[in-house]
Amino acid sequence: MTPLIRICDVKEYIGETVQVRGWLQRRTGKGKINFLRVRDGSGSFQAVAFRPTLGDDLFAQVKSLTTESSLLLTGVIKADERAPGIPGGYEMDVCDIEIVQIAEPYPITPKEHGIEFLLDNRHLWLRSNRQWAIARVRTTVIRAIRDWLDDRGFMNVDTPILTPAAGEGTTTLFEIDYHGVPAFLAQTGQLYNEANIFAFGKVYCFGPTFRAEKSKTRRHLQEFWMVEPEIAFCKLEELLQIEEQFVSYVVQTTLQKCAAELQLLERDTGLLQNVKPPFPRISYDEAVEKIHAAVQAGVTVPPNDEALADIVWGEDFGAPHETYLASQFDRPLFVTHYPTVCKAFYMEPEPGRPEVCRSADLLAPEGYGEIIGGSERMSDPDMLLAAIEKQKLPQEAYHWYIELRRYGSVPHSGFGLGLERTVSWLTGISHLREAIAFPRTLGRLTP
RNA sequence: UCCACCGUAGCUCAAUUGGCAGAGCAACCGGCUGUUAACCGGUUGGUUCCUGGUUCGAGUCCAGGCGGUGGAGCCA
Repeated sequence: MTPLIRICDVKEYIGETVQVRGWLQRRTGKGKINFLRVRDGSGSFQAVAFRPTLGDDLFAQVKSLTTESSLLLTGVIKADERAPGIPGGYEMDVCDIEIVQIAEPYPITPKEHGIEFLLDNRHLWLRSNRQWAIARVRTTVIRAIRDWLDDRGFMNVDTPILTPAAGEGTTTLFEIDYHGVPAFLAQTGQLYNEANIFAFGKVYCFGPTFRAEKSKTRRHLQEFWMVEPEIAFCKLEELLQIEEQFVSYVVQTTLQKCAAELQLLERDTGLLQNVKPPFPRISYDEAVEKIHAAVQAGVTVPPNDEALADIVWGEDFGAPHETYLASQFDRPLFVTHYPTVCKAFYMEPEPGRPEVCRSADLLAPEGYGEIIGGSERMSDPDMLLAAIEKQKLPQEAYHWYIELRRYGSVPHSGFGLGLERTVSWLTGISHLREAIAFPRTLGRLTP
């Protein structure tokens, strides 16, 4: 019986007759010989169809194959430096071929395509090498995230997607009809995580979150995935140590397991090699000073090389500010102690400085922006109630959340890491819509 | 919500001052034993986003609309 193999394992079968099932990516021919670039999901290789070997009938069938035709190939594996593929350098001398389907003319060609066309054809675009590599990095990142948390006693407790009230009260939510009652798609699982830590100590949720913001930038999706760890008995300083260990593990694991994918994506991994603890930490105050100095010096910021705008203390950073700050360091940068006014209501104020809170954002290098937002949470019930009243949030909706602080309240902290932003950074892609199989962007719900 | 740009063959684009609707690729037919986006010869392929206007004549100019892309704000 001829063994069925996956193309990623091809090097283990040199000299053997094997079978491969897959799709034809590209066919080139030269008289009596045809080169079939075939992929099977695990990788791609070149199958060589030679007329004297196959006979006239089979060879005629090979010549009828169109791009994306599905087929079963039987042949002998051999090493050949000229053979392209993932991994390259191996090819099959085809001795038999069974056509499953001749594909209709395939819309995506090796030529360039515009982004509108590619997004309209996302269901087909996913088959391309580049999208394959990005998706492989994504699944590796997800696995690394779960491994690191699971191995350190974090319990995975998922939080509801259908929720009755705003998580943070600021950003726009998708409203749905919950049997006649208004409900919202979750923009965070954090508040529920805070309930869960009192039962389980260290938890995380990992799922899709939804933001109905009218954001049309390369850093925004309407639906994106976020992992949110939350830790009891944890203050800000300890949180930052957890974050830098966590992010470093994810980055180094991806570098190790996805070397071929990153090479295919032409990612310069030099900067990623640096991503090891400790990460630099600066306060919001220091960040504002750096920005003032940069504005004085006339600094411009990629990608458009526009002059950096000045900032007034108390304002949140714009994307160019984050890009500038992160560019001053060789690894991800913590910016801590943001003004209370530009952060969510539940963050613990800094003792003696109530105008700033015990928050920390992690800014990725190379302009990829904020990949983590985290903070120490307010642990005093009365202080929390006052914060909710001050922001004029509906008190009743937060009744249970406040109550958590009445039964054995402890200092606790947590953060949320945006999956697509992390994958974008690691793969070096310019727009995070390619970091998810079916992106939901403003004005695009299909396919 | 605001600002900018774009819409011509299946795809990527061109079309001079407003004057015959074009090319490359894809598809189809033929040729070639080492192709890497092969190459060579041939064939096919159009609601120029929509509606209205100006004009002898509109892909081109004007008005309105629709769709898309990029960015700002906000955020991960």
